[in-house]
Amino acid sequence: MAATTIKDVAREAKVSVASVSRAMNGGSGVTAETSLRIRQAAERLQYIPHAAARMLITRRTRTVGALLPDLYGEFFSELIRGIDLAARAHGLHLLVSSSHDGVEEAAAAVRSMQGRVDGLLILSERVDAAFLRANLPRDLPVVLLNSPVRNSGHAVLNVDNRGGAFAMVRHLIQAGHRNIAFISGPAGNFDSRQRLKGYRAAMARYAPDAPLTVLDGDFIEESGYRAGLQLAAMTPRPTAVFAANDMMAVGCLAAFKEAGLRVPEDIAVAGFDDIPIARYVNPPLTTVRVRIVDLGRSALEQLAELLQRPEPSSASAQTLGCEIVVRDSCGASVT
Amino acid sequence: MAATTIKDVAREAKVSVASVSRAMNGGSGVTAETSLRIRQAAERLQYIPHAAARMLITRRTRTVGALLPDLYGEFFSELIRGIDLAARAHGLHLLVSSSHDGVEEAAAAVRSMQGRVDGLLILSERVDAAFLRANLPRDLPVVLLNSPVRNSGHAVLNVDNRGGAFAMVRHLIQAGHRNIAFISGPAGNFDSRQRLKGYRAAMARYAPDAPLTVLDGDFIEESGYRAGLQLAAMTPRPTAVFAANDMMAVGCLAAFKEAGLRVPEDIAVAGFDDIPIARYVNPPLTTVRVRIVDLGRSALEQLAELLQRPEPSSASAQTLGCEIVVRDSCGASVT
DNA sequence: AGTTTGCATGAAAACGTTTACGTTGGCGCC
DNA sequence: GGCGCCAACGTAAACGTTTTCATGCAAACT
Repeated sequence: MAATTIKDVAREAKVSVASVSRAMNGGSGVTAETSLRIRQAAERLQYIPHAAARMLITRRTRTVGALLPDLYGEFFSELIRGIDLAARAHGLHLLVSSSHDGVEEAAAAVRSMQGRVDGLLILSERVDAAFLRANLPRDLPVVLLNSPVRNSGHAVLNVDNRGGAFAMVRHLIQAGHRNIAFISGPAGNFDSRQRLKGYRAAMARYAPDAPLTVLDGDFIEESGYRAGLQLAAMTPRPTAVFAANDMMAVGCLAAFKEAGLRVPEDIAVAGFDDIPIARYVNPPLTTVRVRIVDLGRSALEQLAELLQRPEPSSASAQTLGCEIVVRDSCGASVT
Repeated sequence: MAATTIKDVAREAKVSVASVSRAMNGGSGVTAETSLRIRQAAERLQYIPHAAARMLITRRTRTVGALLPDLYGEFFSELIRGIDLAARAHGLHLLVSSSHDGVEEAAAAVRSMQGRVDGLLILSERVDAAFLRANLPRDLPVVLLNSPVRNSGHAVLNVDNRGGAFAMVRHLIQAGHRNIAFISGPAGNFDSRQRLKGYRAAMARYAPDAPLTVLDGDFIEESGYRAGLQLAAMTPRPTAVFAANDMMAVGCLAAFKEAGLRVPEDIAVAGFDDIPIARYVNPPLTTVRVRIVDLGRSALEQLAELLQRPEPSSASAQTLGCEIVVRDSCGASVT
């Protein structure tokens, strides 16, 4: 049972394939009545245009690719949701490639997407300017998410990690804390570095004499848990800890619980991301909210824009704001 | 700058396009030396075969589609990870379509994927046998995840929800509980119903005289929270509560905390799914572990199998086992 | 040595669509 | 009434590949 093609429809409607094509797209160049007849014939035969044939001649796939790192938890799903939502609204398909460890694997991923997508959404620590130059055709629209890359000719969309972290630390200091520890994310990670910068900047600005304590983490709960155990054993113990993401903050809470520390009385805890579960942990987590769905959505919107306009040459760089969400874990009630 | 085509490579290597094609795929039918020469020429010109042209003639896209519901949190990301991992291993691309509310939207999604994919992975409550008949070509390989559909000619891969729930309730009963409440998922959800059945069956079997308490939930934390408040106010209060998923169990914990109930001393709590965060909530959550990554992986493996063999006509139905993970929230230490 | 076999290679058709171009016919204008 | 023009429609080329078939050539067999 061969699928019905445009020829079948043409025969059924007693017109040429050209007219069928015209009637199916836009419909200009055909009478309203023939157009109707054609569409009815198409309906009757359950005609679905062959995507590949269309791509071949049109040189457009109506598909965008998303290159994502090995992301865990809520962040990933929220991001995809945002992207997918916007993609659907634009009639675009979404080709996903996630969890590639090495830079070589990422390169293979973008190469294999070559020609299957009209544009690319890239969120990956490993991707830098050199990578882009080496692996991407100059004319492929690309939007970079949370990337340090600048002036590469590609659009960039960042979260205001630095600003969010800065605001959170300022909040903690204003709440009376001085000895504030920071649990960092992976060393190579851009978000992580920006959040660390925000922490440093706010400390320097509002509590210049206070000690800086930075513990290594990697965005996974486990590492937050380990950092928490370390913190619990310190003397003097910091009165507050700011984790570079919520996952680690949650791990940290577990460690404190185990160590017999009360939160926020003995030590305040703050996170970053406001993953949905943040308000259900015990105590509810003070954190910096990032509208992840919006991040995905705007990224795709921007890409869709690029697909339409032939690239305004000056690559835009947008930043998405964050807001502080105060809950019990940093002793809001005490303030 | 027109992309380099197979013709360019042919000219560069001084052979015909046919030989280039042969050299690039398999390489049978060409001398080792000419094959090498061709591949070098291709390398030199940075030749990447035009995917659409290949699809057109081959009638295969090397792409599979994943139709997913509006999934939240860890489950979604883990599932995608598993699917993506396996897809990469098989050299398949992954076209994702998630978060469609209505059945009509889902239908539109599968229709629009028509011809862009070789097979489909479907996880959606709204999809039943009628839907499949109406919207899918008879010969498109499909694997259904967690679907009640049977004998539709499609492969089905389910989680042993009933068995997992049964085992958990048995465990609670063996730990001395009798009055065990259950927080259900969405009424129409297949997993939810199966888990409820497991609860009922275990209660009937091991504690036939105990009261059955079923509270309505919808898999979201919020609903677990509400159910928790209800439970806290009951007299007599159940001594254990089994939530149909971890999210709701977490919401429940928050409610108990707020109501001043101690877990597990005053009331034991168990969940389902073992989302990564389950072990970091307070107290760590006893739950039923579902290897979600494996679920995604096996689903894709099965689909890939279908793509190879021309469908053995008898649609297989597999079930993926669960295991109980005992943590503090159900008073394991007491036992 | 002649015939057959087999293998490397090339020529060309085919996949299903869009679109540039040509053809037709009707209509208005002089 | 003839001319030109425009809209509707058809014809055919083009997109880049794979694959069938034909061709040539060398080795192997009789």
